[in-house]
Amino acid sequence: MSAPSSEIFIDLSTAILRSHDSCLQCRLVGDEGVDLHRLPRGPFMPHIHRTMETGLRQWVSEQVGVDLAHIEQLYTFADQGRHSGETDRHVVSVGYLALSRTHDAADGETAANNWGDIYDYFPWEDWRTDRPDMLDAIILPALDKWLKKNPNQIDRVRLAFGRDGAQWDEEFVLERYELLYQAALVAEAVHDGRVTQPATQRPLGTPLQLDHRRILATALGRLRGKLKYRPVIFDLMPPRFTLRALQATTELVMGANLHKQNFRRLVEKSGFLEPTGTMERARGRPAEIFRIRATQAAERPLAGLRVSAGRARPSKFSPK
Amino acid sequence: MSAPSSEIFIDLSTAILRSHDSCLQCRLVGDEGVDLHRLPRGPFMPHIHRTMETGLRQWVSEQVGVDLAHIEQLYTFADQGRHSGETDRHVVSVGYLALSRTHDAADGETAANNWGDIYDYFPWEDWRTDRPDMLDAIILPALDKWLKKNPNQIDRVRLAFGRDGAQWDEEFVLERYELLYQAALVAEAVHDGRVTQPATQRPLGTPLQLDHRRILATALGRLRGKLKYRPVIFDLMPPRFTLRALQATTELVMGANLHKQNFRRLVEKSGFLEPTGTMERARGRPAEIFRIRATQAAERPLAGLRVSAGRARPSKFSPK
DNA sequence: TCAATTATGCTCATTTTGAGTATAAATGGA
DNA sequence: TCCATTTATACTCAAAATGAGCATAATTGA
Repeated sequence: MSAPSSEIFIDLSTAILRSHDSCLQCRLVGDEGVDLHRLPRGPFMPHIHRTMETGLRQWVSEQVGVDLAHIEQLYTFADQGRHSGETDRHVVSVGYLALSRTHDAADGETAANNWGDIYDYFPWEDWRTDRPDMLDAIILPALDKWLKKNPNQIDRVRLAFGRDGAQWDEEFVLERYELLYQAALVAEAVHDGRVTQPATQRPLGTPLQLDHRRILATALGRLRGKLKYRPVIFDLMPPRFTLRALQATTELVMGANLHKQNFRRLVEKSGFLEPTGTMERARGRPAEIFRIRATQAAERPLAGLRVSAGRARPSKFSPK
Repeated sequence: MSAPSSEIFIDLSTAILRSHDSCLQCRLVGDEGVDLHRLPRGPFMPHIHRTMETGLRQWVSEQVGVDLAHIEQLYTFADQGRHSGETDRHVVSVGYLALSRTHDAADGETAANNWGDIYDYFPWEDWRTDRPDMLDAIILPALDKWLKKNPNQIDRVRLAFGRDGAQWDEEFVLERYELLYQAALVAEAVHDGRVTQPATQRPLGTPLQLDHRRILATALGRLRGKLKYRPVIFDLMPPRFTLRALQATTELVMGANLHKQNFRRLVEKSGFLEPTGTMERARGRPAEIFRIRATQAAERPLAGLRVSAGRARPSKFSPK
């Protein structure tokens, strides 16, 4: 208990998500002279910041000026080598997830300093139209090749990517990203000096600075899981919205399509919403506009929506 | 981004749980000359420890010598004032949950340095025999008194303690502990100098050093939640066990009793277990002994047990 | 006016869940 | 030996939840 402890810096990074323009968006910052984007971040300064959340709020408001509806600590990463360039200092990175209802342009927004579609970073996670082609065309074959050199990893691949009878679990976003990182299929593996060459012609998805894509993966996985047992989805919604809009946002987060009538039944039963009496008129039949009922009145105040994408669809790869 | 950052120490503390002697036990360490126990802990030393988990494993093996079946990061706490005595240094505390199958005495075990019953620290969390009397006799009246001075906290109390029609949610262990801390009903509030006197004659539960009871509360809450969707319960079990033993362990963790026949149905359906063919003979009819099936074979490899304590029981306090 | 579009209402078979009852297989004392 | 006691296991049954779909309503735009 007496070994010398070198100076440690704590870095607070926040994945701020919102639902906008039919996309699940993440707020990104572009630094001058750096091609990769990053999350809003800054050091934790203990004599200035009473808690880490205080610090995080300061950096977010200084760098991107976005209102946050929900904040949640995700994970503390401390492994060296994932903070490329910073070899002399010991950086511990605390990742946060924040949800925002903001829909108008915020302080720091410019062309390079803006919101990005989260599925640009994780294209294999978006199953809304269908099982992404890249899974069978690129990812699984490349992982198979990698497994030849790392046969002990087969179970991880099986569980993360739903192979050999295992189901695709939409919550395993981080597990999938970490496998792709280790197999050198994402650009960060090269940045961090794990390998000199990516394992495929074209690395998968858009990379971010440092370990920020890992934090973003953690954020998406956590949000997908939390949706099912806590009413966080409403922190992505404006004050009033139609059921269709709520469903679209849920589908964005889950990366999967839901059955419309059953979703309506689920939400109505939950008691979270109350009708406003007004209607939204668009293409077809007008839709009722709802608002969130005051928590006091809700029966099961903290249940989630238990959304489900329906019975398991067989993968082309699985042996039926 | 240029303000000076003072030296920060990262403390790794681990709540190691096991199921033993019909108790959910936590491994505790007694320091000489200190009356309060603590969790195994030590500083994170970045040039020695490649990751925080490496460091944690070192401290655990040095201080208590217990085999760990599962390790999981819980939360990183950085608020000042919860690390009493350490006012000059900035200590950030990273809490971990570990599960152990160890049943024989480990290295460091002495009379004062041993396993403790987790419900000694959270007596209000154990609903196995019944709703704990102390809730209606002590806790809720004391919180009511505290609410008079802090009326804006009423919703937190309502949700955490299941009042006014809200249900008791067994996962909110941390939320309840934090409320009791803020209301000065636990001894740590006095230690940390928040108040000079506890708000009740006798502070609730057994206190621990520093913020270790908070970490323990986080651990219990997380474990209770995780049980429902990941098969972590098996990491508390020996290699072979009866369904009754599995149920008893689950009940220990959940702090609630389960319906025996339905629990059996649930476990059988899950496909996690396979019979060994041998029987355990004790009081009544012999029970079949099971073992955990290799993950490969399990159908839903990562589902949990979705245990439920049955339909909501009304509290004496709730207005029906 | 009609095709297209979207929202909403409703049905129906299955599955899951909560709560029992019934039966089986052991022990230990009278 | 017999029987009360104990524990495990099997099975039933109603209620609720779930997955899937059909049917109808209320719009817009051509």
